[in-house]
Amino acid sequence: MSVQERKQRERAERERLIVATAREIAEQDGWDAVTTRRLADRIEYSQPVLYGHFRGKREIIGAVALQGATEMAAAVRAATAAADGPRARVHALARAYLDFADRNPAVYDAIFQLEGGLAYAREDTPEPLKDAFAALLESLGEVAGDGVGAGLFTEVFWASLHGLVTLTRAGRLPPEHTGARVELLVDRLAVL
Amino acid sequence: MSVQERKQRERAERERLIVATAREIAEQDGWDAVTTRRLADRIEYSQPVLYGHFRGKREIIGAVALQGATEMAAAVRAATAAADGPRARVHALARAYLDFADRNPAVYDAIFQLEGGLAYAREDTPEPLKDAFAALLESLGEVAGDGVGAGLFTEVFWASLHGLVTLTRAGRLPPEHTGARVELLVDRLAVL
DNA sequence: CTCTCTTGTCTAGCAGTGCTAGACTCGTCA
DNA sequence: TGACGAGTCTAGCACTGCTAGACAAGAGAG
Repeated sequence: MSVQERKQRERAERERLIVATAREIAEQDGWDAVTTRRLADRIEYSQPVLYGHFRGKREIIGAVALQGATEMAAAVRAATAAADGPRARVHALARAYLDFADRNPAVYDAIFQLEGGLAYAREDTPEPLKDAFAALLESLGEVAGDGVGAGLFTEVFWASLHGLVTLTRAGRLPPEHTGARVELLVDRLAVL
Repeated sequence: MSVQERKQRERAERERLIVATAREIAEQDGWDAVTTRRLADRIEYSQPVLYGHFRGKREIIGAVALQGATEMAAAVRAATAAADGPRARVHALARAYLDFADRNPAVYDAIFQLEGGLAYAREDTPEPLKDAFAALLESLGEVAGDGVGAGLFTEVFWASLHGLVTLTRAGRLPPEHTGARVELLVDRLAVL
């Protein structure tokens, strides 16, 4: 029994190592640099070991996405909890969101852009993803305004933030006026 | 003289063929399916011929992006020209934008997501890209509201639309309520 | 304590990728 | 008609994700 338990522990530990290493490489040199060979090299195992834990590269991206979603939810909640009043909360949320994207570009991509084999916006959506959306909804729901559903409003606000993030990082928008853009977004979208 | 001219004509014709074929494959099976081998096969030339026209795959994506930007600007202008009043124009613009993205997903990606080796938001930005932004600005500038620059407002509105497009297409947002989301966006952002 | 058998890991390889060096062919011009 | 140069191709490099099959090490049975 104990032998099996030890093996399970080691296996789980190695899985964490794979995910952490993939994230590390991606954050350092981009997801294109996360090749199965390089990843295997770094964890000091051969390639096939990766496939004993994940079906393929996609699932590894998915695992990073789940981990990231949890962190993002926590970051957003921490920021909004420290703010007084709806307006300050929405501001704090927006800044926390952009900040997270800025500090963890690869993780952000894993969550919102890349194909990680995860189900989104459905019943069988993994809990971390649901919770990340919930974290946004908690603060945004209270400024949706009359006759507008909290869910719908959250989706729109979120999409706007996401647009700013992606266009800026893809070089389509100059990063200079991000602050002013967020300001405008909050002022116009949120009903206070 | 005439011989050289003919060669130049043939060369330009082939370049058009490359771009059109790349776009075709991308629109049919996604950009990942646009491999230099497949592309070369389709145009009935060998791979190296592609490199006589473009530095690499990136530049081909860039060429498709430029072509697409021109079309998009035209689509937006056609839609807004047919609308009466600022509010109707903004609505028409938003719908035209989403419609273009929906009908030409691969081209949309080439313009706004993929690395095509193009300069954005700078002096040396290719004319088609500048003009696409200008097409947005023409209609959006008039609803920016007091004290808000037309450029800034256009950027924010555009980013919001872009967020909706990308999140929806990446499966992060269910496509059902797109109409309501756009409605909300226009109502809140535009000052009428 | 030895033997078997499962479990886990590795080596080596497949089919595909973007891109390029060097051979070769063909049309153009003297 | 012959030489030259432009244009094109074949073949190959180093890389990708992924996997079959060989192999070794460790657990459990006798």
